[in-house]
Amino acid sequence: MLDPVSRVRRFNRAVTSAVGALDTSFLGRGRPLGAARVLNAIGHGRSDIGDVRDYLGLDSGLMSRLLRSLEDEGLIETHAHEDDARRRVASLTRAGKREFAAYEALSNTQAEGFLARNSQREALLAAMDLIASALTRDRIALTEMDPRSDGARYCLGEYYAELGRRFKQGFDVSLSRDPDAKEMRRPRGSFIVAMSDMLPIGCVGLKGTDHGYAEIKRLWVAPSARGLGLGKRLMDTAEDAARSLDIALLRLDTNSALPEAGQLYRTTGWREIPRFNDDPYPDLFFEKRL
Amino acid sequence: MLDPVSRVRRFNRAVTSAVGALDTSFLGRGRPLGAARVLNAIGHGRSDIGDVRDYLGLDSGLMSRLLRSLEDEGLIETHAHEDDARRRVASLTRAGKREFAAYEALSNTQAEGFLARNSQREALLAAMDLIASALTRDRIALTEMDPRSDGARYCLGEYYAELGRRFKQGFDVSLSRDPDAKEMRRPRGSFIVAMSDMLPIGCVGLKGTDHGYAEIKRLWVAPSARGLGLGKRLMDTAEDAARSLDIALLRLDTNSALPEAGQLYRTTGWREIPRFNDDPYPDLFFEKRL
DNA sequence: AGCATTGTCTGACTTTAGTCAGAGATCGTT
DNA sequence: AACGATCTCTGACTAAAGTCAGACAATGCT
Repeated sequence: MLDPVSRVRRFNRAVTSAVGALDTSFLGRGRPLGAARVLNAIGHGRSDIGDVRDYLGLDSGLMSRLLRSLEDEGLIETHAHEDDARRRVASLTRAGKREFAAYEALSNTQAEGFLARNSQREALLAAMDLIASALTRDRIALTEMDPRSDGARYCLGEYYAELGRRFKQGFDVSLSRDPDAKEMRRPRGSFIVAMSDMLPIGCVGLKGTDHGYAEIKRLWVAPSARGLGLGKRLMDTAEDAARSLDIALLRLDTNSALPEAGQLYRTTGWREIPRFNDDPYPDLFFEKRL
Repeated sequence: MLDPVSRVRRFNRAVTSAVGALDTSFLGRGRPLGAARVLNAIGHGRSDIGDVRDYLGLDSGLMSRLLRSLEDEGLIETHAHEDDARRRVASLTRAGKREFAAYEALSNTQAEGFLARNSQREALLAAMDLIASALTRDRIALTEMDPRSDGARYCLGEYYAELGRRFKQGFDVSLSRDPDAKEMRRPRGSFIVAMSDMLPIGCVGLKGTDHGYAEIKRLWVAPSARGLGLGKRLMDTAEDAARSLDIALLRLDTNSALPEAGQLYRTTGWREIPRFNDDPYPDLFFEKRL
């Protein structure tokens, strides 16, 4: 009754019925679930229908019929893909957008209701993030992004907030040499964000310099995503980016107040070197030749 | 992207696909999902078929056919209910038990796999308990039970263990005047257990005395179920039980090391009174007239 | 004893979901 | 230009799920 497996299974039962309830509320809009799912996938930006098919795991015949039924309802339109006329892309009509918004409202209301019914809001959200990250760990996508994009800015904000908590003396971004976003964009450098189902959960920056090396900066993994090996994946991806930019030498600085980071560097081919900058926060310096 | 509602929805998406994966693995046993669900419900002890029907939300016609198909497979047998021959009860045959065990093994393997894949085992389990309790909060059933039943004994065990942790000097049941189970059974008193999907998550005892009042004892709520107002529901139910037993005056003792409890009593019509027993543990005493 | 109610079952459907083969158009490659 | 590969679509299915009316037996209540 109390062993770990039973607890996981109790959780499964609880969420199964919650998920079922949302499906039922979707059914309330008078359309079979299959068609509703396709409409929502398109609404969420999956316009390429092959993409939708893969995402929902549908047979091509079934998919085609669902598209037809949505078209007959006047909710979507399909066009040939501009680069490849075999492929089709779908888009919502005005009525389709209204209908999609109605589904969104249902989902939002359900989520808000859940939050409103429960008092331990923050604890619940943290628990949900943790579980969602664990469940989607093998679907985490690392993508290069502009450091000024929403996803990147969110990660950086969380990163700075965490530094502030971890360092005894606090952390003030302006004191640190905040690398210009330009230096973390191709062709100078790169910025990589880990997205778990549209939520950014980690990042790393590769910052170009004029000193014959590039720097790894801003490695961060969301608390809810730790223990999944994401730090290593981010670093590997950053190194790949460096290689693709013909960068042969990497350096980074870190602080001994972040022991997990130091541990990661030491076990992945970095070697400690003497201080190479005068930034006040770091007290550990590493280098790696690619 | 980061607002609470989006986080809840991300969680929903993550668990939806996980739940779908379990369904698919169930399908692997060559039986439609509907029939598999009925078999599992019976295996889990829902023998009364009306009960199964309500639990799974099935139409009675559909239910009947699913039972027939399981009977044809030789997995279940049905009999008339012994008190009411209109109702039917189902039980697993030997082959049915084997098949049920196979489904159990699938579920267990899936749960174990999830735990094994992730390092933050305890954090995940705590998160799952929290979410499961929050999701099932309006399906928490408060039922009167014998204080010697499994569910009641489990709650009492957890209750004593928690007292031991909370009290500086520890807690030894034998030192406390442990009320005889008889005094917490009708017609003397009552014992109420809160069950969330077969897991006992709270209890309260109403103990009859010969002094013109009854006592509230052993109020306990599982850590994962706190913040749901369950303490109040348990107390309300105990008061209802008292009224149904024509008890007009209630007393209880508690300890100031349990501030949530004192807070609950004060805000629900209880008033503090002088010590009325010589039990060594309590240092706060309350009374309520019904 | 009579009558409404309850619980289950059967028959006769409809709707959804999913499968499979093949047609027709388009694309990339040679 | 020819060929095989790719993508979507249609037709022709099957299987699963769900709905509804009514039959039938047992029960509770007057």
